[in-house]
Amino acid sequence: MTTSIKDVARAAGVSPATVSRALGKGPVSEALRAQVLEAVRATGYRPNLAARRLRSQESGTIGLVLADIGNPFFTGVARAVEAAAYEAGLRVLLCNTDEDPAREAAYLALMQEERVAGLILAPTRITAEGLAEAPPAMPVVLIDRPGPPGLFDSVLLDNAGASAALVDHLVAQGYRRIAGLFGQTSGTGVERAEGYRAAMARHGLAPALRFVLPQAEAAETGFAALCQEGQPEAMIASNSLLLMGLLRAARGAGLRIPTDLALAGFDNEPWTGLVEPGVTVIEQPLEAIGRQAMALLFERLRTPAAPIRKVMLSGRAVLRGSTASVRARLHNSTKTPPPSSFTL
Amino acid sequence: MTTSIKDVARAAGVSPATVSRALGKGPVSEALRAQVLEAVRATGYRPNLAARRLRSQESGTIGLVLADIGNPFFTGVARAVEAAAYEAGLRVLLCNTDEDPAREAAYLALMQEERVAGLILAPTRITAEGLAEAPPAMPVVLIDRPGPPGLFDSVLLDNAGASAALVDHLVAQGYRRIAGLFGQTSGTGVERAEGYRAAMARHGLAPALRFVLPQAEAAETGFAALCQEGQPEAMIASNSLLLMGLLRAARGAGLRIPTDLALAGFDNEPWTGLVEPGVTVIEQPLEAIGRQAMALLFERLRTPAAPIRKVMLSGRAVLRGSTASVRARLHNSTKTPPPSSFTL
DNA sequence: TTGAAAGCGCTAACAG
DNA sequence: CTGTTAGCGCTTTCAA
Repeated sequence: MTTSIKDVARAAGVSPATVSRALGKGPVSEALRAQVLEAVRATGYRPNLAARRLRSQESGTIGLVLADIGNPFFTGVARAVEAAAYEAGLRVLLCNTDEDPAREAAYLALMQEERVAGLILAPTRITAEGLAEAPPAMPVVLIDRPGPPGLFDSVLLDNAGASAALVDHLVAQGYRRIAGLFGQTSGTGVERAEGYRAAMARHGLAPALRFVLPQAEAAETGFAALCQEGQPEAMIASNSLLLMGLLRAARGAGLRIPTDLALAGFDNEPWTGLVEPGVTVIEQPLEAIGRQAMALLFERLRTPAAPIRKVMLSGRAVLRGSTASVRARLHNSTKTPPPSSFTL
Repeated sequence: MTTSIKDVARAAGVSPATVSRALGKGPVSEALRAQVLEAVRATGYRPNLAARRLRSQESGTIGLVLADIGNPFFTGVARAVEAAAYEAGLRVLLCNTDEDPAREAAYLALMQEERVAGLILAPTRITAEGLAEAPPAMPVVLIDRPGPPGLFDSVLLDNAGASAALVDHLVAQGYRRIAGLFGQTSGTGVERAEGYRAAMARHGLAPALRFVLPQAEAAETGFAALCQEGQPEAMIASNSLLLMGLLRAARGAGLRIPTDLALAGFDNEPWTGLVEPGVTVIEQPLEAIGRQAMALLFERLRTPAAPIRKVMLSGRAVLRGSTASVRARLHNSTKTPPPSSFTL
């Protein structure tokens, strides 16, 4: 049997209510507070959160439902969310769906049962669609991935713009046959594909793209498929897992980067700068995404009827050797260009 | 106001107790169960977990307290733990301490307040020491990092053996001046350092080692320090963040791997195979560590008085170009040797 | 098999 | 400022 507030009250010679007040913010005389604190120490008392939540009808918790805890993008965002929540005196319930809509549904149900105050969610496409018909009971902020338009607050990257920036950069470097590989489980993959399509069209170039599962293995299959449809000079991947898969596949095929194939993608993970000749990527502002999501959630909790807000953040292009210019390729320069970056 | 079990009972024309039984495993007639399920659907009822836990005195939850959610080692273990917990019908409360003993203490307190059934913990050295005097109220399984001997179930890598294997391999490849960089916040760093020391002594070689914070930046400082004390031919890092820092620093210093400096470390992360010429590492069995930890926890919950168990798992050495033999270096071979591996 | 009643541990409302 | 009382939503006796 664990010690309860009654035990502490008895030990301190006060009522349970006084113990509660001494531990919380109620008005208590300094003398009694000291007695209570001493009794807490003596008994080793730890309040029972289940009881507290049941009585106060507040969970003091927000939910964070992510698609892939192995993806540094999401762990980075999770860090920021947790820091912001901590500063606000809230706990974070973190769940990992592994891109599985069934698990996603189970976790959304769990969040209701936990009575979390609000939810930050990176939904798969399937869940995102269902969100319109069966919205969760609590405020929701979508991150990274779009949902049904106008229904939920959201924090998104300017995905179309970012894809277009990559295409523009590749074209400026002299590439023409640019293929794209995009994740099929997320709305983000779709948006990035659209940006790619639009940019290719703007340059009068023919798009060549494929949607695959967002895994390195799937990327290797996609690589083969893209190669068959007309010898691309460059490839774009819509996330870092796919990017890694493309790099591996290119290596496996004996292609040299960027001499035989240029490469660009999303997320400035450490390895993209470590691998020779460095991989050009769009860096996403992880910290800002997490903070902004929390800010939107707080404001929604404060004023539930406020209009829906969609915040679009810009990425930063980090240019590296994997997209060195065609001229540099022709001169057979093996030197890595100095990395540079610009904000979209 | 959210709908409660009473609302469902009223809608179904039964008592709250019957609703509870219909949703749980109590004996209910099929007719009533159907009525209840229909009423649940109609009302959109979601049980309140706080109330359920308070009444049943079971949280149905285990705690997982990790040192660094950005470290793929921990996310890998977390995946396995979560999968095993899910199969057992338990939830996982995941917390990230960022190697901060203060946060660690706060989370341990939280776990008590949540009344989790048990705890899986990767403690910092400071917390590990304190564990002996103030043990948590629930069963604890330590992972990755040792605690006070004989007090807690634990799942550890054979750290000393793994370090020794790296030293042996380097010596066999012809290296003599082998330096080591170890994380200072974890007992694991200490054990790996001891294994390194012992192996160096066995080979009659002088050790040169430093303890630093387990961060890539700290590794770059440590690199400089190690270089000053006598031009190492090879370096070992006790985790992947340090390993990455060493690689960066070596590159920054214009050193070529392994021609000017051989490199080896822990954790077979994707980038270690992607970076030229490939980095030799000890791969840890993430899945097995997580599963084994859950198994120990379950058995402890079943038989609390059973003797303490310490499970040591072996790593797998993945040999890559970063530790190519001295002979190969002298012949100036730039070919990457075919990667190979062996179990310790 | 079902319902009524009690109570898990806590805090909020109300007296004093 | 402090104590008494009630009740959050649920499950679990105990009767029927």
